[in-house]
Amino acid sequence: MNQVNLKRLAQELNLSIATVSRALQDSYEVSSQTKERVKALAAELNYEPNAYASSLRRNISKTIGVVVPEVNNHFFSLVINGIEEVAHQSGYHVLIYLTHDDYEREVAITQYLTGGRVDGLLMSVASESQKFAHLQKLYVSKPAIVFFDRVCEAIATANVTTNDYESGYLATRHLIEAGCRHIAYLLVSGNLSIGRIRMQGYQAALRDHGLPYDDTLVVSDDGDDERNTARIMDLLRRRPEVDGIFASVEHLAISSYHACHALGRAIPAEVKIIGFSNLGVAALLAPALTTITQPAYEMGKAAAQILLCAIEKKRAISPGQSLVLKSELFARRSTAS
Amino acid sequence: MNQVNLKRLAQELNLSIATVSRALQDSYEVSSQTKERVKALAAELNYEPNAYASSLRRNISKTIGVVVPEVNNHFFSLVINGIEEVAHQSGYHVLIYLTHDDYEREVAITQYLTGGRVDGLLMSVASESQKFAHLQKLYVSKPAIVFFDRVCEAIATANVTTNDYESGYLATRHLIEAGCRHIAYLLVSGNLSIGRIRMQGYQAALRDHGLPYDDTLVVSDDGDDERNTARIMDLLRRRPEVDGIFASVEHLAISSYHACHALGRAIPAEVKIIGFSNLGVAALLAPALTTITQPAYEMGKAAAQILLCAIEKKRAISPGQSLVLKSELFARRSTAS
DNA sequence: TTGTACGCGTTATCAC
DNA sequence: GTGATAACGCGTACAA
Repeated sequence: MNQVNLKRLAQELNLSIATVSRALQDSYEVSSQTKERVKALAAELNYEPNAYASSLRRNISKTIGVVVPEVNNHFFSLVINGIEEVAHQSGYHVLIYLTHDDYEREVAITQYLTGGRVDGLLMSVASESQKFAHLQKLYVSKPAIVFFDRVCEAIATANVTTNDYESGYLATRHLIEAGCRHIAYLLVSGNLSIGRIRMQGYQAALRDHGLPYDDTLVVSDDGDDERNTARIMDLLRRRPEVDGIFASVEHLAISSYHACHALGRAIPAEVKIIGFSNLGVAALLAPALTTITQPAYEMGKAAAQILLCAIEKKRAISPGQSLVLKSELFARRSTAS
Repeated sequence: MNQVNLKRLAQELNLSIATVSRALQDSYEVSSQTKERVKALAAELNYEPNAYASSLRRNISKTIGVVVPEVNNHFFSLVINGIEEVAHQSGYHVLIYLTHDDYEREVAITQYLTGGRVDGLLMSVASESQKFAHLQKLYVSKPAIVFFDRVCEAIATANVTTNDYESGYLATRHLIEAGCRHIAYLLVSGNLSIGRIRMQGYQAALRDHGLPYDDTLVVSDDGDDERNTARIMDLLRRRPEVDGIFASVEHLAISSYHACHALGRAIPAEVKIIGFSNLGVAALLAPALTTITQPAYEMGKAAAQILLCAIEKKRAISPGQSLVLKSELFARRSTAS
């Protein structure tokens, strides 16, 4: 391995470590002549500073952590893309942690992130997490956190979200205007803020249009696609009057398709479906899926910008910096009248 | 912030730093009594070791790097899932870097990865990369590298790939058996090994079935979905006899759908389409897409296992550890006769 | 302009 | 069992 470090460079050049270090940082107090010499040798030997020594010394790691439930998910992978874009521009590295919506796993992750491994954190909380003690602990030791999409309301930091209430309302109204009268709501798992808020929009739209809210038409995610499909089939069999489905998260919309196909219910003739989704091929589905699409990439960029700005300026992040971006409704065949 | 570190713990307990350190590592040469005391206080103060100090001292970071072209891609996100699963089990952290198939970016990334930030690296090379000097430099300073899918043949390490030649052959034969006689091949960008190998399978299948290979039926990726669709439309207009399309990568299959829709060519009646793809909703497309599906999750797990095993045992990785997994062909409506 | 010396927080090697 | 102490590689006050 024979690591090339400052000492090695200094020896070969007959200079002190300090001078070499300064030269490589373009310090103004080094003659341009020695700077050249140093840089030449550094390039020749392919010198790269040891990130750990540097981080330890400066108490800065130029690394941010991203904690998300899944990466194999259109929404989150787009967010990560946005985050990486901004991070890369600013010279930051990105550590990824997946919770798989598991509370224990989230606790473990937040625990070792208190070790100063990252300068800041972007996070979408696991849907199972109802207890926030671990997040509060983390927040105390490392206040540079920005939540996105699945926020933790108990912590006074910036959140980047979308207009979920409004989207829930519009999606439901869209179904009603397409003629639906018995609309099922597919709830994302746990006590998740986004699930609740979208559902409030759903309830408000029903009320405003004189339709009753019926909690037996609400199916909640159980974490497994097969079982979700079975639950939806169950609902459709038990309640044949259901003529509309509002999936508050992408995979539930997909499960709804499978359920309808399995039962031979025609979409959109018998059942109309709308879902939150960042699926790129939504328009190519049979039938094309009507979606509420969140600006995932932009959310990632925005959240990363807030975080990096705070880190660089060493300023605390305040709830006042929160951002609410707009989702967009793309009407397609799955809700055609 | 008031970081809690070993010194702080030692002071409060009237112990030496060394003892505290040993106690926290469950060293056998510490009385169980003091161990208890130390651990209790550590828990109370929410002590977490500083990862950078530890890494610096031990020359081990418990971190692996993953370099991929994109994360917003079903194949790579599944691979990352597999990697993260294995890494997490072994207590490793995962740094993600995206090249966006850009050579410059890959060079920059490999450059700072020589800085000892990671203990090992999993990599799928950027499609634009025709020069391997940067990878060889990296390999010299850090031999723990495993390539997956998009390998760099110039480097003598383990590769985890799929049976691309065979898959290319089978996909083409599948189209021929479905009645196709003029089969276009959509090539993934650059001089990528996988593109070439899959294409060799394509050519062999044509030959074995008495069909001529015609390089004007080969369209190569140009990095932008819109332009790819335009190129495919162009081909279909110029060569109306084309009755089959073999997309060597997912997004080209999607572009083929768009192209056919735009031109009003019926799939599969007029044009049959098969593509490499990990799209979860392939079966829900209009029409359902016939796919060659790589075991992406397993590839990620396998590659990570090879890497971590080598790291833990401090053994070099040899080409002999390479793995070739099998892809699977799922015949669906898009290639029905 | 350059060199000396210390400390970042840990771990490991000595002593006692 | 426990305590000093010396590294790991780097950055920076302070000297020269």
